[in-house]
Amino acid sequence: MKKTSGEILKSSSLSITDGRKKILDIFLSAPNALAHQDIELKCKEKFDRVTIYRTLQAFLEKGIIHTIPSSDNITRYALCNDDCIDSGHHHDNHVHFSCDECGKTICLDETAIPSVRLPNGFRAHQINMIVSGVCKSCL
Amino acid sequence: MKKTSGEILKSSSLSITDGRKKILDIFLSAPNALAHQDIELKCKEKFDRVTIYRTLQAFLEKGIIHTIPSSDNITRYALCNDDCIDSGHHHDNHVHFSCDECGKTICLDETAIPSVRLPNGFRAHQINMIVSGVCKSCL
DNA sequence: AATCATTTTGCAACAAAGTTGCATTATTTC
DNA sequence: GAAATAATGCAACTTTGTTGCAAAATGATT
Repeated sequence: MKKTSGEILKSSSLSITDGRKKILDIFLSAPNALAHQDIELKCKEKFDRVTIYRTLQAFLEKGIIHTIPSSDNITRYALCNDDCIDSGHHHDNHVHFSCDECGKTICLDETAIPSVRLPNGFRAHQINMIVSGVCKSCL
Repeated sequence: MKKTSGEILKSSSLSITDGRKKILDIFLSAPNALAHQDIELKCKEKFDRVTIYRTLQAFLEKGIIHTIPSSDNITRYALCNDDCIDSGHHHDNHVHFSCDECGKTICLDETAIPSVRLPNGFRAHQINMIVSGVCKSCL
C-alpha cells in the first residue's frame, strides 16, 4: 500500500512543509526520473530554485530518492522503493533505462543488476547499470 | 602497437594542431579518465577553456574518446581502444570503475559488461556499467 | 492556542560549467 | 606560397549549483 507524501516525510523525520510535500507528490505521480529542471518547471513560480536544491538534498540524505548516473551530465532523481526507505540503507539494485526517443529515464525495478567479476584488487561497493535504447512507449 | 597522437588525428581526418596533439597526448599518457578540469589544469595557460571544450567535442564525434556516466555529475572522458576507433562505431563494452578513495575513474578494459534481460518492450542500444568501490592502488 | 526554539525558505550574491558569435590566426590544399 | 578552409582566443552569455543571512514557517511545550 502506497504512502502519502506526508507519511513519508514523517517517517523520515523531516518537518512537513508545503515545498517538500509538493515536490514529493511530484515524484509520487511521476512515471519517470526527474531532473532538477523538471521539478522547477512543475513548481513554476511556487518555490525558489534554492529550495528545490535543498529539498532534493534532504530527500537524498534520508534515502527517499536516489540519483541516476548519466552520460549527458544531468542529475536525475527517482523515488527509492519502500524497502529502501524502511531499511534505512539503499539497495537500489535495479537497472536504469534511458530512452533515446523520449529522453525519459526510468527505473526497471524488476530488473536486477547482474553480478560481475572484477579484476583482482578491486573491491566493489556499489554497482550502477544504465541501459539506453528505445523504451516500451516509444517502440 | 600504439599510435601517436598525430597518427590518430590523421586517421580521424582531423587537422593536426598543437592543441589537439597536446590534449590527445595527455589522454595517451593518462592512466585514468579525465574531466574537462583535469585537462584544463594540465594545459595551464596554454589553451583557452573553449578550445578544450571544442577539442573534446571533436574527439567524441570521431570516436577517439568516450564519456563515462557518473553520479557526481562530472563528465569524464577516456580513450576508446583502437578497435573502437578503427571500426568507426563504438563498442566500449567494458566496465568502468570509480574509486571512492582516490576519486579516479578507470576503464576495466578486460572486464566485459554481463548481459541483462530487459522487460518486454525495451530495446537496448548501449549498456553502461559503473562500479564504485576501492581500486587496486588504494586497497 | 500562544510562546519559543528550531528549521526552512527566499533573496542576493557568487562560483563553476558549458555555449555561441565573431574576428584573428593557423592549417590544408592546390 | 597563395587561397580556401578550419581552429583558436576572446568576450559575452546561459545554465547549474552553492553559501550566508534575515524573514517566515514549523514543531514542541505549556
